[in-house]
Amino acid sequence: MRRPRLNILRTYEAAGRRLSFSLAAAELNISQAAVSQQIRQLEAYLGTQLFVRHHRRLSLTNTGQTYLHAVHEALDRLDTITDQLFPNRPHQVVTLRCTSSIAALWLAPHMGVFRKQHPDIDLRIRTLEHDPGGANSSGAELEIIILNEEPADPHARKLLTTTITPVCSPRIFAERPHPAAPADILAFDLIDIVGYDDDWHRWFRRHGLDKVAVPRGFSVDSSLLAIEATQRGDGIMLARRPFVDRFLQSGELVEVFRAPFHLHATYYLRHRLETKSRRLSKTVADWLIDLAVGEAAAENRLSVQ
Amino acid sequence: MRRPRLNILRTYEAAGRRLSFSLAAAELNISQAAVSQQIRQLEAYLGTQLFVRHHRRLSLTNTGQTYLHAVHEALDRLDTITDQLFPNRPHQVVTLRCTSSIAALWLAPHMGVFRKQHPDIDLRIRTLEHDPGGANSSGAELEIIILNEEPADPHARKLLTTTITPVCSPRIFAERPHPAAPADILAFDLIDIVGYDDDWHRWFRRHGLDKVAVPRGFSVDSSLLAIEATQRGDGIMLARRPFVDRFLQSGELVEVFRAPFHLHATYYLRHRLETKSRRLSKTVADWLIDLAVGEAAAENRLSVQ
DNA sequence: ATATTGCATAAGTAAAACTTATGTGAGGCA
DNA sequence: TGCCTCACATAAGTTTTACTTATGCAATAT
Repeated sequence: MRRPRLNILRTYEAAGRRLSFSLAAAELNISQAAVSQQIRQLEAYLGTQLFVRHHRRLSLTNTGQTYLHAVHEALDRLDTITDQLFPNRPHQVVTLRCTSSIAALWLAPHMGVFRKQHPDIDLRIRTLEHDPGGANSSGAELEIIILNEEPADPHARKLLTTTITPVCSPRIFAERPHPAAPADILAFDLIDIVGYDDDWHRWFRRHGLDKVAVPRGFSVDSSLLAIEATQRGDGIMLARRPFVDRFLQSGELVEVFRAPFHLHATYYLRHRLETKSRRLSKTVADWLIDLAVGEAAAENRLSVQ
Repeated sequence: MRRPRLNILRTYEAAGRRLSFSLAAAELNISQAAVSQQIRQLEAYLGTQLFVRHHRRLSLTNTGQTYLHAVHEALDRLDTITDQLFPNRPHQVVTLRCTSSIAALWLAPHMGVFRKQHPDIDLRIRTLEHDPGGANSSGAELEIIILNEEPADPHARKLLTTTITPVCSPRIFAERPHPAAPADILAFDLIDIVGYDDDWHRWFRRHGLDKVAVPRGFSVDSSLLAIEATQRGDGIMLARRPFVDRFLQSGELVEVFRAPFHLHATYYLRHRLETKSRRLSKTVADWLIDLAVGEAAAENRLSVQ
């Protein structure tokens, strides 16, 4: 005897529990249309309406109610036992390649949340420095790349836009005057991050200074070291917001200029095409996008207030 | 949290219960390879061996044993409740087109068995007379066609070979001598079945009689009517074994000649290509083939003894 | 009246499931 | 011992299912 396809029951359970196809879809990480279709299939298979479609609201029919309860019970039992018997089954691995500054400054503070929301996904972060093409990206299915222009890859999704701005320790101005114009900061030590050398050139060009030679202070090979040095008062670095926001908020660092003396760089998230299954990495990608969007919104609210 | 794909658990349950991938595959109407792959997936997902592969035999690991029990329970409960709540859900329909003689003489006696084995499949038999091409075959996914040569359609599977042989009521020879040679039956009334007119011509040609005009007795438009008339002693008909075997066994009809005075016609079963899903119709097709093969084997055993 | 929200539907794409063909190793049998 | 067979494993290719994107539609809130 044929039985309902079991996977459909999982969708039914979620839809019935939430009384919303959209919410169920969100919970299951699939589209609303997929839920709609599966429910339709199940109803056709059983020959009975399970949901009553109202104006803008769902409810269960009596039969639907009864069946939902049974299905919920059975799946719950199944899941419970599976978890009990196989408590530490191998996690699904998703590898994300990004620069160490994103990893340390932006991602790291949120990883706890991610692990809580997706305990079954083992998100591995691998840093890639200065290799946007990904020639040596060893098997990562996701990649955050920095671009000034529109991405060539149509599948790349915009993650966030950073503002590149000179920052320094406030103590630096205790004995020296605050620069009034871009050219004035040439009087200070400029901290250069290897691999981002171009940022300084771009920043000066943006402000009409073409022939500046950088580094003028000293150079380090990671954003973290640069921040550390800057906090010590060793000079001015070009930092990226929102990555350094918490230092600005705590007052450990200050922006030397306010807008419009800014450059921007946009970070894109893209799937590496060779990857075979995208379902898992899509979960991660969606989460990252949500995170970025949420932060940008928070930022906006702050600046509006 | 991701869960095992539920459909795989159904395979696991069957494999565990039968302790054989091959038997489970047969039960589920899928291939052994499919079962093997699914079990492999499940074991990889859970990170644990569920089965011990012996020489030529399976057994469950302790974990497998425990899990099997739980899965069995849960699925059983689910199925029970589904059946209770939706006792008469719409059946899956498979339509088979064949001549009315096959339907009435060969298929009909077995339909009870089929219904018992596949209570969820609603097998609809639609007769097609003299339309092997299927020009007007309205949406049937399976078709039994009669061919003298190899089928053009490579997907056609040989179902059974019929022996075309003259039969009559034994009473007919009470007052008249039994024909000794093919030509002798021209002295009798020959019953012609519209649509199978050619059978007589072929039969006579096969025995060196080219110019015989048939019908020489009378003609009816279905095998059933012909058999009825023949039983009454109205004449000699060309019948097809094994379709008329039961009349021969009961003595109601007898063969006029024994081999080698026989013609053969082969029946093929084929899928109509337009059909979209073949899973269901394949179940029916396999059942029909099994039936035919089984009958042929039984026939052989009889004739050998 | 217009925008918005939530489900339905269609068409196209991605992934999973399945099949066929073939491999492999152990056990039975001559 | 060597050969054959049985039952599972594996690979590659195909079919079926699942899902997504895009769009529609009706009802409600603004």
